[in-house]
Amino acid sequence: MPRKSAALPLSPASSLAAPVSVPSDFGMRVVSWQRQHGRHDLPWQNTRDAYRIWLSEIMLQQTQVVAVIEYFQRFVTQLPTVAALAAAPADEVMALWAGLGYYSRARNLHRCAKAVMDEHGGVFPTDPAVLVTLPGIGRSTAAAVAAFSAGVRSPILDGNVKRVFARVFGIAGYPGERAIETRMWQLAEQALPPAGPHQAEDMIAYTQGVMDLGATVCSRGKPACLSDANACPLAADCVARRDGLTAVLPTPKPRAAIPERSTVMLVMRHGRDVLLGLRPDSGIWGGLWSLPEMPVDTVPFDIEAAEDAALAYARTLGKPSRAMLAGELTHVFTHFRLLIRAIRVDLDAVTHTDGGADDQPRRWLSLDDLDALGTPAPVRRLLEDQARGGLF
DNA sequence: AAGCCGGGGAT
DNA sequence: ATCCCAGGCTT
Repeated sequence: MPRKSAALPLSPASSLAAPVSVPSDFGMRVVSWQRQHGRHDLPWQNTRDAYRIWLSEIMLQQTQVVAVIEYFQRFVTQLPTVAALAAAPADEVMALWAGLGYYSRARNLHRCAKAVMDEHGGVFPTDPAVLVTLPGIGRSTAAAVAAFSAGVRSPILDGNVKRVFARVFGIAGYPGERAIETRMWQLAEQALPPAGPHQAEDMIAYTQGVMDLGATVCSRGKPACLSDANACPLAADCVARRDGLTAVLPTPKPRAAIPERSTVMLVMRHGRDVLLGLRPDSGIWGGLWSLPEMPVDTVPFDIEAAEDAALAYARTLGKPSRAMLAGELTHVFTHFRLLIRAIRVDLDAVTHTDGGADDQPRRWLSLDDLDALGTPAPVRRLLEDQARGGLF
């Protein structure tokens, strides 16, 4: 499916302007779902050992569960406590991490273990505001460690949660963008299960559940709700499901700016005829008939120089009378943007009709017969412009 | 706000 | 090939 931001029914502005509300039972629905259908046997679950929980959270940053499991087992076997980790040489820590990627995580892990020993008596804090001051622990990881180790009521916001929220609440816009992320943190606060006597166990189930939901049901490619609405406890309230937007939400990361190239195309006119050249099969517009092109080496573009070069080229064909800039347009490819400038040259007489320098076939085509040959879309527009007699 | 880090799975 | 993954840190 092509991504066309222009076709996206929701603009970021519209979704921001119309804030959604979180159903009051959102959190408990996730809790119930997690207890029935969530994951319960991951190596870092079923423990309140903050060390193991923290280690798993760091390993799981930008890293999928399946990739982490082996590393986690090996790591806790070798270094079973935060004290052991703090006392270990850096080389041993890095060796245990080697292959997981994002190695600053391992360096921060080691620093964090030492800080827990030196500044917190070897005991992990349970307050997210304190946890977040430790190396390698950001807002989401702090909340996850606090929730899993102590049942603290504080929201996480990772890639899974962002995907679930973007769809359920119909939030358009790249979640990495600050305004979108800020909005999602607000929603994450409101989505928590209620405070109360069961808060701790509910927070453990909720935190695990909202991630499991994103990982197993509200997946990126084919969300389970498309084939079975009962698969998701939030399906009844899901904006993306209701409006058929699961394929376009969350909004993908914007593609990097693509480079711009420019070219000068020559519109050699002899009466109603225009000169076209067949493009090589390989490369852009392979096998299509296009206008002859000139390289442009002057920056900024020098119109007079280009017109002079166009006249010189025209003299290889016959007797030119005048040259003029006849159009400017931009054509967008997947990987670059092409600025096309067209220079028109009128020929009073044509003495040569073939013999291009590049050995490619050339021919004259009447502007009244444009359908006879396949031409690239921007060339077609230029030629239609010529047929109409317009300059631009 | 944008760039950087990284190996691996899914499509 | 491209996007994304239990994000956080630096500039």
